[in-house]
Amino acid sequence: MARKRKADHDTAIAAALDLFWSQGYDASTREIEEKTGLTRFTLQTAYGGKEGFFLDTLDAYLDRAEQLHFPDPETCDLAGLADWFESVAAPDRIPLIDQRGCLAFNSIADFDRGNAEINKRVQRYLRMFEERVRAILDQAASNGTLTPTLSPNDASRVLVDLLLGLHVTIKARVDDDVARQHAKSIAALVRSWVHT
Amino acid sequence: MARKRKADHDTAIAAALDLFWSQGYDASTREIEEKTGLTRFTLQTAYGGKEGFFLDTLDAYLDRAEQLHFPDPETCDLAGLADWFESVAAPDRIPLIDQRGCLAFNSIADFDRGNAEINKRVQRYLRMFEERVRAILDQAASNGTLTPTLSPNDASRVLVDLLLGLHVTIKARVDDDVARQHAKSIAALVRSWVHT
DNA sequence: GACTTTTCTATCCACGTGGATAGTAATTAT
DNA sequence: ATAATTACTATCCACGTGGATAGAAAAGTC
Repeated sequence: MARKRKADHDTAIAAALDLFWSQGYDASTREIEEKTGLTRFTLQTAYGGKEGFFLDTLDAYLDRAEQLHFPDPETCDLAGLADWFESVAAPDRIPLIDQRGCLAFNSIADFDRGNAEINKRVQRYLRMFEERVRAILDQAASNGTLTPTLSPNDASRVLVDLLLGLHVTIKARVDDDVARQHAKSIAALVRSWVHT
Repeated sequence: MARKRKADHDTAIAAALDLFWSQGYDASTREIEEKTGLTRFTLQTAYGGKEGFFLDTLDAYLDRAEQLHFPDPETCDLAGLADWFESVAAPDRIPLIDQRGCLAFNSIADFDRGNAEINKRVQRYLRMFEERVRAILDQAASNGTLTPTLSPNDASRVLVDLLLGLHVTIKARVDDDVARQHAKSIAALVRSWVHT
């Protein structure tokens, strides 16, 4: 038919992920051009503008979080969940998270709730995480390894808020240690739920 | 000496509080003129521009939070703290919080950590809250009313993250009930710490 | 090689932004 | 009253933004 795009979709999205991740939605279209190799023209014609392109990027991020980052109920029990929270602020991961936070979380801040497309993705993020956590808690409850002082319902909501809160702490941090301490305390909380 | 300002400092700050609260730092200088009665000229000469004015407004917000909103260790025990968390999302308060969140929290999102003046105020907010919570927990620990499964250190960090996380949940909400449920679950957690 | 289709390059645009400035009006000290 | 001081009005400005558009260039089809 016609000429091929200089940069293909996948590498463009990968580069954009990097860019939006560090700068949020405020990254300018000029900078998107530089970093992704796309042109503002292509941005317009192929993705329907900056916002459409951002949505695609956010989708890619969520896919990745689902596959790689979130705790997996298949392999993860209550103690594993505690470790997972600690790993969020682990020395090898914190430099990255430290600077950029979580793209989905940042999007909650960048957009108000008037944007339906963003909303869908924010909800997907929250739902995904809560489901994972709840599955782990339900297993622990039926195992008898969950202390009976707190219902899986309450516990899973608390853990969602704790993940979000940890992200805020990371974003608000001045001292690098703070986030790690908070993650440790969250882990300690989860471990206190392990019924012996 | 000279002419008086049409709008005085206090009412201007009060109006600005309202504006920044609902729109964040993105509120335009034009809108600040409308809502506060100040002129862009006065904004410049008397406050050093938009940012200086915003900082003054944020200070006023923090003062208010400290005096009126935060839980008071003098009158508040562990059970009271649980109630306080629930009250954050209470029916009479949630419509407000729902729409506007917390100005200090929003500022964490609006600015990066490169801004020292904002940082100072964000830190003040976090420190104020953590100190209040820690005082309550320390009292409970020495009372013997705090369950020994979690240290006051860990518990206070967890509660800071929970407050922040609750704010995110409120901001990200689609359904109005969600925030209330989360607040209730947090309250349930705190109550589970009450040693009987 | 001619035609078609799509992307690329290079501008151009309207808009909103925070801020600057010059001239005018109001208020107070003398 | 007059002078001094401050705030107000009304523009003006430079800048960055996302987006639009016209023409050139490249890659297919025939």
